[in-house]
Formats: sequence, structure tokens, C-alpha cells
Amino acid sequence: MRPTVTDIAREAGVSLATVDRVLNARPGVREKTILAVNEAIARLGYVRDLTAANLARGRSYRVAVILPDSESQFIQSLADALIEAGSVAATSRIELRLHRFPAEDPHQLAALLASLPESDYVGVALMAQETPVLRDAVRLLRSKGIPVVALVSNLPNAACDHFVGIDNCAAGRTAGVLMGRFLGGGPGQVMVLGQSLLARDMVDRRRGFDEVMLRDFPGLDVLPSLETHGSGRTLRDVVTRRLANSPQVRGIYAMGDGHRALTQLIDEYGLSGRITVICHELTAHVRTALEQGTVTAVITQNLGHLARSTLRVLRAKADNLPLDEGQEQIRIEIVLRENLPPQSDSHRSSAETAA
Amino acid sequence: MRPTVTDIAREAGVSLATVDRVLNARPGVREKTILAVNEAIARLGYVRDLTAANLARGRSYRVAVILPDSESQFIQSLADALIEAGSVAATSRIELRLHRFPAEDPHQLAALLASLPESDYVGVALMAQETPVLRDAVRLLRSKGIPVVALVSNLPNAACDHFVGIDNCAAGRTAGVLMGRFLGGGPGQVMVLGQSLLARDMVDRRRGFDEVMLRDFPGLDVLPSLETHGSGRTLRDVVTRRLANSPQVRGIYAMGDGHRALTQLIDEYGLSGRITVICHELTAHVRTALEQGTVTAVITQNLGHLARSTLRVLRAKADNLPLDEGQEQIRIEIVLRENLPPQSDSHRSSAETAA
DNA sequence: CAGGAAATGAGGTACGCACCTCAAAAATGC
DNA sequence: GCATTTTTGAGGTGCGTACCTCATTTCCTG
Repeated sequence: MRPTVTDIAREAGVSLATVDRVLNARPGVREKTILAVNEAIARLGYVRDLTAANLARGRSYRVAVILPDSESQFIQSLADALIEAGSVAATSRIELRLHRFPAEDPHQLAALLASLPESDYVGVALMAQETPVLRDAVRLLRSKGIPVVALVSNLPNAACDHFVGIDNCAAGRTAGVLMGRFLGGGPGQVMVLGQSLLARDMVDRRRGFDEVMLRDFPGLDVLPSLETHGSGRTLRDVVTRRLANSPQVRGIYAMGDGHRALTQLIDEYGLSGRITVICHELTAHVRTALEQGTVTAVITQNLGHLARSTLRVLRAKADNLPLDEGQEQIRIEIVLRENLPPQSDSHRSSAETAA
Repeated sequence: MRPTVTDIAREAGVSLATVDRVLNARPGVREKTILAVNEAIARLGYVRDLTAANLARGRSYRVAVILPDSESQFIQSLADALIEAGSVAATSRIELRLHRFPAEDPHQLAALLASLPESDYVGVALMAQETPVLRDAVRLLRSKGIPVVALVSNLPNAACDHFVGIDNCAAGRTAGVLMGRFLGGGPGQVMVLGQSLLARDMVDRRRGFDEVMLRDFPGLDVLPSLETHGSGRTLRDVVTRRLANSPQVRGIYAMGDGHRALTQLIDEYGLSGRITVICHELTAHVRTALEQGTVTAVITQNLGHLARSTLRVLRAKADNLPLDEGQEQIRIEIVLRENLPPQSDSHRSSAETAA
């Protein structure tokens, strides 16, 4: 049997109330007594039963997670992962509320943030592009004492409490090494696609990609980024034109999502398997493309981890506890056809923290 | 506030005792009443507070994890991860006991298994080579109703309840694609190293590796496996000899651990960075080699996941609950210098306990 | 050594649930 | 309708901890 507070009291020769005072850092205990209790704790190897403690505390953590209102597979999967993580975390008194906002409307987002009843929430997680309006809204929230963490996309200037996501620069570098090595260092041209050259994530990925390409694979010619604006038709147009003009294209680095139009185009041109395609985020569609050989490699992040980390971080921030930075680091995963994880039929990628 | 059993009782118009009977599937409740209670549960969206339930039950899951008594970094890290996961899981009344056995003595292992007090343990996780003696010991344990899961190394013929680890064949295939693509498909020779050609893991990895190399990269000449028997000196000898005889070696696939001798040798020969080296398991030493460019890529598994999955699976088996197979799948991770996760200085088991 | 402050003890309640007992009510068989 | 069985209710106890109150003891200071 694990020792309990009662055992400590007996072992230390003090009363339960004193043990409680020491354990919960309540005032009114002599230094000497504190020491005696701590020694007893150490001797018995006592570890506080957190479940009982939280039960007694009756504390609950209501957390808001705010995602853009996009139908993209990535966002959907992320939402699923969050809901799943939330339902698991419910056993640890965490309650997750998912909100959406129109992807292109920073003002509505700001309004949403402002409308959150401050007393109800112990923290907010937010996936959004950084804008001045958003920065102010975040500042306001934080001034009310509500921690804010950035999700997937960092908000470097909004002074968030934490960023949950991958280092996009490193992700770009990873894509670069893979592209460079898969193409044997050259010669050839590499096409780069991104939704918008303004989005921070795209910029970071591009920077990382270029860094590696320039340094390690000078034989490869990396073409200027093409903007797709998240539209399949635009993508079609710009890629078709580029392919016509640049016959040496042997690799494509797709920095954003919206890969459906891309893979379709590649298939039409009969380039599947003959061109090295590296993209981000292992959505259902990308998974298929990977299996069929249209996509060569995917740089991705585990959405289950992302979701759980978000909740852990918010909880820690709410309790003003330190984070284990190492643990909260989201890994940059590389997925090839050969290490494709089996399809998890439920989107229940989570439940991991439950154990 | 989350609804409680009392709320259900009120909502369903029955007493607390009846709700309890329904919730815990105790007999003596009319079908009609059960339905009414379940409807109330659905209406209120009640979810059992598992922590309170477990607290009240006073149930605890004592689990034995048995590892070979090796000082290898991999085993050490695995042990650390298990201890860490165990300390976290302590909050869900899981108690982990770590045992070691002399790596080369299956009889001692069997004796250890036989000596486990059957009433104290709800499950056993085991990392070991499969031998007839072990098979019998496992059978005995399972006949006593104690679930046994294989850890890292599968025990296909011992009829375990589960295997926690990666598909080594797929891992070999992954190594194969990377090697093939990194070498541009040839020409050249590839050296393959393994501790022992008898070990099941090595066989599987080799099979997967060969499968891909033969199919996709016929231009590369994969040499017969060299056995190191886990000894640095043996490795040194065989690799030196092979390098002398095969000047075309452009890649090395190290299927097992014991990479210290290998990287040292590569450095001595001035081959660091000029030869593609792929190995398994991201230990501290491999991490350094990766950073320095001596090792090109590492196929690894996340030991944290492995450890948590082990506990989850054992717990589920003990309660006779179904597993979420998708979740318990351990991913085959690819690590390059560019996506090397930051060093987690966390052997600080306490950090996560709080989370 | 008195007086006040600080430290400690004893005891209670609550958290949400599991599990138990015994009596009362309802349904069932004849 | 009666006896019998089944179902239900009421109530209690305990899990390990938090947090509270109030009395009592110990300590320190002048």
C-alpha cells in the first residue's frame, strides 16, 4: 500500500493538520517541523495522490480552443484530435470548448476573443494568422490573467505564453535535406508552392528549405515560390505554367496544404513517381497520394500530441506551474510510404495521456 | 458543473442506489429502469469521474516490466521512459515494478517469471529473445490469468496478449528506401550490420531492407550481413575487413545498437559524411553522431509512447477491455539532423506527474 | 513570569464515486 | 388475495486529500 498523509503524520509524530499545512505550503509551521515532516515523507516515499487531491479541490479547468472555420482536412483532423484529447482530459477535470471563426476575418476573431467570459476560462489556445487586431485582443486577454497559447502557427509578436507546434524553419530544413538527397544533389530544378508568401509559416519553411538547399545542394536550382492562395484553380494555373517553362523540374516542395489539386495535376501529367514531391501534414488525402507514389515524403506533426500538449500547457499555465519544455516539444515527423502508420479508423488518435 | 450520480438519480426519478446498480452493472434492476437511467445519463451528458471512481474502488494495478540487464543506452533509456511513465501512471493507480534479468540467460528469466507472485500482479511486460524455456514460462503465466505483452521484441510463437513495438519489417523497409534514395539508386555497395543473425528483430529488419533494395534499387549491391554479437571489438574487426575488401561501400545499415564502435571507426577512416549511415534507436550517442554528420539517418521509436502504451495495454488487458489498436501502434520515426528533437534533459519524472 | 503570539492538535465537512446492508415497495406466481 | 420473489430506496462507510474552525499547547519577549 502506498503511504498516505496519515502515515506521514504518524511517522513524523505530528498531527494530520500539520502535515496538511506542510504539504500545501500553508503558513504557521516552524521550520523544524517542516523539516521533520519532509523527512518522514522522504522516508516513506510518499507521493501525493493527485486524483484524490484534485477531487478534494474540486478544481476544474475550462479551456477555449479557437480554430479557423475551414473545411480543410488538416483543420478537421486537428479539431478531432482536440476533441478527443479533451474528452480524455475530462477525467482530469479539464473541460475543452471548441470555437471557430471565419478564417479571413481577424475582426470577428478579435470579437470572439473579447467575448469570452473571462471568469469561466483558465486559458485559451488559438490558431490564427497574426494581425494587429489579434495582437491587441491577445494582449487584452493576457492582461486579464488568462494565458494564451498559439497553436500550429506561432504568433511571435503577440507575446503568447507558449507556442504549441513545430519549428517551421526546421521543418523546411528537413524538407530540404530530403529533397536534396532524394534528387542526388542535382542537377535539376525544384518548384516551391505555398498558399501565401505573407503567412509566417510559409516564410519560415521557405527560409529553412533554402538554407539547406543553398548550403548542401548547390547543384539544385530552387525556383521562386508560387502562391496558390489556397485555391485549387490558382494552383493549377501557376503550376501548369511553371511546368511548361521549366522542363528541368524534378522536385516539388508544397509548403502548405491544398494538395488535392496538386496530386491530380501530377497524375494527369503522368509525373507520378517520376518527380519527387514533398509536402506537409499527413491528411487522409496525402496518405493516399503517398501510398500511390504521387507524393514521396510528408513532413508532419502528430496532431494527437499537439492536442494533448495544448491541454497540458494550458493547465500548467493556469496553475502557474513550470513546463517540461522537452516534453512539450512537438516532433517533426517524416513519413514515407514505408513507415506510414496504419490508418486509425477512428480519428481517435488520442487517449494517450489517459494512461 | 459536470453532472454527478446524484443528478442522474434526480433526473431519472430513481434513487442513488439504483443509479449505482446500473452504472456498475449490478443485478437486480428491471430492464425498464435501466433504460430510464441510461436515458437520464444521455440527457445530462454524464461522464463518470474516473479518478473518483478509482479512488473509491481502491483498485490498483501492479504491473511487472522485465528488461534484459544490459547497460546499453537503449535499454537504459527505455527503463527511464518506463519509470517516467510509471510515475505518471501512478496517478491512475498503476504501479510499475521494473525487473532485470541476465541478458543471455533464458533460464534465469524463466525463473524470474515463475517467481512473480501471481496474486500481486495484474500483468507483465517483457523484452526478451524468444526461447523454448521462455515460451513455457509465458504460457504458465497466461494460464494463471496474467496477461503478458512483448516489449520491443516480438514473441510471435509465445502467444502473448499483445506486442508493443514497431513492425521491424517495415522499419527495415524504411531504412531501405532512405538508403536507396540517399545513394541515388546506385551504383555502390551497402554494408549491413547486426548483432546476431538469429535474433528475430534483425531478421525482420534485414528482410524488409532487402525487399525494398531488390525491388526499387537494383543498382545497389547489398552485402551479406555481418554479425557483431554486441561486441565493439568484433564489430571493429569485421567492419575493417569488409571495408578493405569492398572499396565500393557507400552505405552502411546498422540494424542493431552498439553504434559507438561503428562511428568511431568511421571517424578514424575519415568517412564521416562521405558514407551514408543509417541505424536504429536515437540514443544519446547516436544523437551526437547525427549532429556531427557521422550518422545520416536514424530509424527510431518514441520510447515515451512505447512505455505509456505498455501500461495502457496491460491495464486494458487486466480489466478485460478492448484496445484501440490504432492508438497503440508505435510509429516508425525517421530522424535526420534537421528534425532532431531538442535534447530532453527530462529524466525529471515529476514534471509530467503534475500535468 | 506573565502575556501575547505563534505553532500545533483534534475534529469536522466535502469531493464523486463504489460498495454494503436492511427495510420497504412493487411485481409476480398461484 | 396471499405468499414469495424481485426491485427499489434510504442510509451508511470509505477511498485520499483539501480546507476550515476552534481549542490547546508551546514559544518568545519584555
